[in-house]
Amino acid sequence: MSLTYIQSFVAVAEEGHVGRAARKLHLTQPPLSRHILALEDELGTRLFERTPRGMKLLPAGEVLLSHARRILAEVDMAIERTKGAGTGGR
Amino acid sequence: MSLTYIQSFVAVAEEGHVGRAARKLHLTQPPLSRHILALEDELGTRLFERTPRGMKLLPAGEVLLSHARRILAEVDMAIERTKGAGTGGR
DNA sequence: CGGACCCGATACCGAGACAGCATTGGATCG
DNA sequence: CGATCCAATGCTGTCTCGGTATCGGGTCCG
Repeated sequence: MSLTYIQSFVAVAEEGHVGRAARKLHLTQPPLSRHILALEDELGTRLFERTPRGMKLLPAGEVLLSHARRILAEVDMAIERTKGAGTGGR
Repeated sequence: MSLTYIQSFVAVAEEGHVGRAARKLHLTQPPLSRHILALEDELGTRLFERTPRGMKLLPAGEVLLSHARRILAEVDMAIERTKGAGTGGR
């Protein structure tokens, strides 16, 4: 599990499309596809349904999505607050 | 920023000692030391004070520690809940 | 029907990241 | 002043990871 994979997952979930999500993340399609597969492998569950039009979230994916957003928000906040405590807090 | 570095940071903060934290994480001292330096570099702030007896948290480190624990807990919960939604939810 | 097209998945390769070993440098203590 | 304990650094081998090229399947249109 890595923050990079979580970001990838959120992007694909939001776009419903690996290719578009890849462009958004300044990445190409293959590594992004592998991120999703790695997550699914690690969690032992399918997160998306593969359709001819793209990727559609499965229930397990919906569960992960809400957690993933919270995790990324927490990380951003941690960075900001710690930076603040270091420079401005002096 | 990576989850691995966050885990390293928490371990060092709790042990107050890079060497002991390394053993706890099944790692050696040098990479762990580099994790802390990388975090400090990325955040632009010192997180620990280096003393002859080990590492002592600075205020910015205290701030990060509380966030770090929450992040790791969130990740664990995300994994557990998603696994549950995939297998038990069927 | 059949070819063009769009999608994600896979094979392969090269660059970069990362852990471990060995060593350094600094500070304390006997 | 030598021994000891700490984190930091130089170096090397390995392994991860992203990019290019390609595949395989499904759909749509002529």
